[in-house]
Amino acid sequence: MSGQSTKQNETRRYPCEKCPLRPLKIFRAFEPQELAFVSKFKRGELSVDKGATVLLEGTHSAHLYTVLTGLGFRYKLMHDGRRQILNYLLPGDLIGLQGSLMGEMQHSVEALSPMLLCVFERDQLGELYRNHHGLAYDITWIASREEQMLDENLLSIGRRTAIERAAYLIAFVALRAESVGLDPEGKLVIPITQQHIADTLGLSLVHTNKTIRKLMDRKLIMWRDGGCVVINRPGLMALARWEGLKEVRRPLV
Amino acid sequence: MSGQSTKQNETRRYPCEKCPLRPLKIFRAFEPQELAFVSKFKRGELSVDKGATVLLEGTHSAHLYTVLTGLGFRYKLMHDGRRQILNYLLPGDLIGLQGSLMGEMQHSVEALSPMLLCVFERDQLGELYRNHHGLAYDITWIASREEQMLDENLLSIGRRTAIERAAYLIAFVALRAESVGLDPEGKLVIPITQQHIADTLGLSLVHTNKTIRKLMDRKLIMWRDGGCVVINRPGLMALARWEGLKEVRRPLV
DNA sequence: CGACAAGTTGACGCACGTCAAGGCCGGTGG
DNA sequence: CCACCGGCCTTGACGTGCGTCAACTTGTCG
Repeated sequence: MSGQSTKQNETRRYPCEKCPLRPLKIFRAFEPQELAFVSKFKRGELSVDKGATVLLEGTHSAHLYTVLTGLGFRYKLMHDGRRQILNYLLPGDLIGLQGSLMGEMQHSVEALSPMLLCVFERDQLGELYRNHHGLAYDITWIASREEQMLDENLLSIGRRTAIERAAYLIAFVALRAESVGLDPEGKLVIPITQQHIADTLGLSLVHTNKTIRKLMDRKLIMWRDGGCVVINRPGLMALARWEGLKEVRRPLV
Repeated sequence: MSGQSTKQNETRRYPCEKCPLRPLKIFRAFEPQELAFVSKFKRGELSVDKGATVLLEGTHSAHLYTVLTGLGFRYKLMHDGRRQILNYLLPGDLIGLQGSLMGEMQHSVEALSPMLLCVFERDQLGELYRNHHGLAYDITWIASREEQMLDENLLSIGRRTAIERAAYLIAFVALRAESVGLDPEGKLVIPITQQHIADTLGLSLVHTNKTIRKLMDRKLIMWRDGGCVVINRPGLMALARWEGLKEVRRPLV
């Protein structure tokens, strides 16, 4: 499934006790016995290269993952090759829950940058629900948050103009990145091509390019090092008529 | 929140023991103690008129609901009035989980037909997670299924042409209706206006009308009694290049 | 009978798609 | 060292799918 471009690390760079994400104030703290269980639940770490396929539509996966570092995206393909990017994956996000619950994956996942993933065993989800209702609640919470983001994306593709969509998308990813501590100095390069943006917005590549150019002309963003740099996020949000995410403290598994 | 157009029924038309949905083979059976808990969890029934607002974006609701009968939809509005319909609600669907978990509703819900809803208290969700892990798992499962449907809808709006989108949408709703035993004789009238379809597909009303007309000319659907009747569902699915839902036995709460 | 909601249709314009060509840059190999 | 290549971005010309405007029809309800 992951092919030759992924590799399993035997050693753990980050044992759960030293999780680099949990200290962030946006994540809720763990009870000691939750930490103990998650630490047992975790089977290792998976490191994938930029461009690698993490999960493939139509397959079954024995694992689910939490993003530790790096960015990725979920997408679906039609038989004739049309691609729709559904959402982006950032540190703290859960990957593959749908597949774990319902069997076959209904979407694929690809890495936008090198990623480091926590690996969990889907077979142990049952025990999690049996013995750790707090974590079970958290997982539902995370699923619900994903649903909320999809609602926003649907509104955007359905009802915004091209330039509004582009502004929304970039602000959306940038805001999420900030909230998990990426971009501490406002210099984050979102490692994304214009083809990704086009496939997210439901636009053609050419029209996306001309739209992005308008955003650059307005000095809202820059394109650099093969990625996107946000210059004026409030400006993007105003252009998109987007209020931003209701970012409350959230769970992390 | 529901205004003058909804009313609470004191009597229960359907005690959980006589739930009209559970016998359907598509829903999994309950353990006796689960039935007992859900029966206690249920606070009553809410009957809403066609066109009534069940939940409103921006508000907090003390309840969540399961649809017993009737159809509805979830939607979001932009400040300037643009509306995007996110998904449709059919018998067996859960309403308001997002709001229950995360506080404020991020979307609204409206009835397309008279609906009868089971009312649950959000405060009791905690107890459900603490003492009934099977039901907790079910709720996550249901949330995950909603996510999967949103993925499909996103693909559709982003990457299908107008006529493909319309065909997909109608086949999608019809298929879901069949799976919960509506339309036993293939004569179901989906109680929807062309404005609803337009707001789901991200198209204008006029263009939606012309697109629907093409579907009628091809004898795939009919328009009757202020709603849509499917004549040839496989034909719709072929036109949309849509494979259909993976309909496995699923939970019902 | 008027009023209103919903569907229908034609004319016209624009936002976006498609086609085609070219530029920039880093990587690879002679 | 340069030659070549492939990935990505850019730009112009042109066509079309869909939006907008406006008018009319039909059915329903009081």
